[in-house]
Amino acid sequence: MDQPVPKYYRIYEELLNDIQKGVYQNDNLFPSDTDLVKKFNVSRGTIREAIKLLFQQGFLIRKQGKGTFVTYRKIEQDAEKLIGFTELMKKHNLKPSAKVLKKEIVIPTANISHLMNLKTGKKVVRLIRLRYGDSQPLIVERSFFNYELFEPIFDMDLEKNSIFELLHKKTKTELGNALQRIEAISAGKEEHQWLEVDLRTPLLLIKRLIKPKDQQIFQYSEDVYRSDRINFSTKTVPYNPDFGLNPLPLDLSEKDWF
Amino acid sequence: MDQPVPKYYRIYEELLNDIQKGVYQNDNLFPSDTDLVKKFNVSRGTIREAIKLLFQQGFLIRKQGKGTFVTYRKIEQDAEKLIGFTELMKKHNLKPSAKVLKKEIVIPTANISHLMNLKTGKKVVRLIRLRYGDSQPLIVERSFFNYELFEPIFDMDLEKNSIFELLHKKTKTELGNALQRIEAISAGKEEHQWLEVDLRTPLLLIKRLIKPKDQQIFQYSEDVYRSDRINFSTKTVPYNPDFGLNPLPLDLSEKDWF
DNA sequence: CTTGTTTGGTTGTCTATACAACCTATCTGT
DNA sequence: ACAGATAGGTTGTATAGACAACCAAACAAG
Repeated sequence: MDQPVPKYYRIYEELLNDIQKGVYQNDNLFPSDTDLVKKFNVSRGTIREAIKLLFQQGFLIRKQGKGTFVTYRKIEQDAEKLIGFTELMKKHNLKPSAKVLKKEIVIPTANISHLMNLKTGKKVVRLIRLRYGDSQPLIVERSFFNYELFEPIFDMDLEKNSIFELLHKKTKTELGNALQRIEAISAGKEEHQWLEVDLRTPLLLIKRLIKPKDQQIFQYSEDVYRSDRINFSTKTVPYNPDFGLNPLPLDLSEKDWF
Repeated sequence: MDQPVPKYYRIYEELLNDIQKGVYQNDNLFPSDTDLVKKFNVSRGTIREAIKLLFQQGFLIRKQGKGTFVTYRKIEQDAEKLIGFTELMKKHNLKPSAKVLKKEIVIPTANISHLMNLKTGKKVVRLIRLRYGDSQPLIVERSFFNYELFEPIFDMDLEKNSIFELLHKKTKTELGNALQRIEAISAGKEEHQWLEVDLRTPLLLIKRLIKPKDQQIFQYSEDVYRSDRINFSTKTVPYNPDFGLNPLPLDLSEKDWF
């Protein structure tokens, strides 16, 4: 019944707790397998078992010959209470700002149409913004908006203002809910250029479907975060050997947003 | 660049291919670790590595002391061209039939409302059907239907007829598309009773969101299949060490259905 | 100062073995 | 015929070691 939890799982839990507490801050560098063997006084296979869970759940990135790096970092944010970027920055005494890299009206791919519950051929607004905290680039925001819902604010200044604040002022739209999914990725050329990080730097990719209250889907976005600056907190799941695919602590689920 | 593919991955691919070809038919029993060590002439750790991928992707269920069992079985079905139950049965020379276990109008949970893109408090039709091929129970179908769209056929005979056929006749509704996700589960009490399998027998759970052409979401369903009778074919993904979370070959994606 | 080599560190893969925990078939005693 | 013990099989966990492949810092040669 209440069987003992394996060593590797205990180690996984402790390492995850450390990650979430922000123990590994500078340079993201995580202890090597060799160091962890010494720390926990177990075999390397046991260490690798624990780290593999963290890797599969997106908390770590591993590079043969290079090392292990944490993807979740700083700017603490409880995923159950995620708030708008502007409010998040203010919370950390950072000045929020943005730069519009692209704003255009396009016919989206079939996949995007479907995700946003739109008929094929229906136009959307495609927006890419670079968001800063105290002039430091933090997030690349790649979004698609429902064209009809977005139209009232299309020509407004999207660098100085929160889109939802504009929308609320103009149309009385109220905040609804969103679905999100978090992944770890490596920086590509655009991220390298825009976020001022090295190529292949570990970053966080958060995909969201946002829906205002009592309305259809308004926005689908894929936002890339500098994981050395912004940290999302999560929870472990209880050890269960019957469960093959360990889900991300944050999977598609309903969250209240803005 | 073109690095050699590891042994464990080759073995994983071969075993997956065998699973999809239906090599393991009778009793679902998969070869033991010991047998596979002999067959492939590698260490048990290498075998375990390969099997863990299959386990994590839902193709296998493992039970300590008991063995390894395949979750994907027979009644071959290409996931890219999934068709209606009735047509699937006819394709295998089986007589389709159904039994309505429950049909009621309810206020769904917030989660179901959201999945179906409905306003909170909006009624849905909740339907549970047991579907048979040649009087053999094959599928437990637990569905929620958009009440307004379903209303024209609410009082019709849902045991003798395909819901979409009825809907098409009554309202000229045409087939649209669906999203689906496949998981492996163990039989609980209801599955034990309705599908006539032992408790904890491995079964397939398929969650679907179904949308007719040019309309809003019509149905969300969670169907449990006897995996010893119905097989869904899939594809492997190329070996990629950078990718921690190996996705199910079938993730949320767009498929044409009925 | 630049380039190539060497060294030492990293992770990934593979092998082998041992023991724990679980399960089932067979055997033995009543 | 039945219950308990035993034996043999299974998967899960842990250990130890070896080698491949990769990476970066240090060093040597030009």
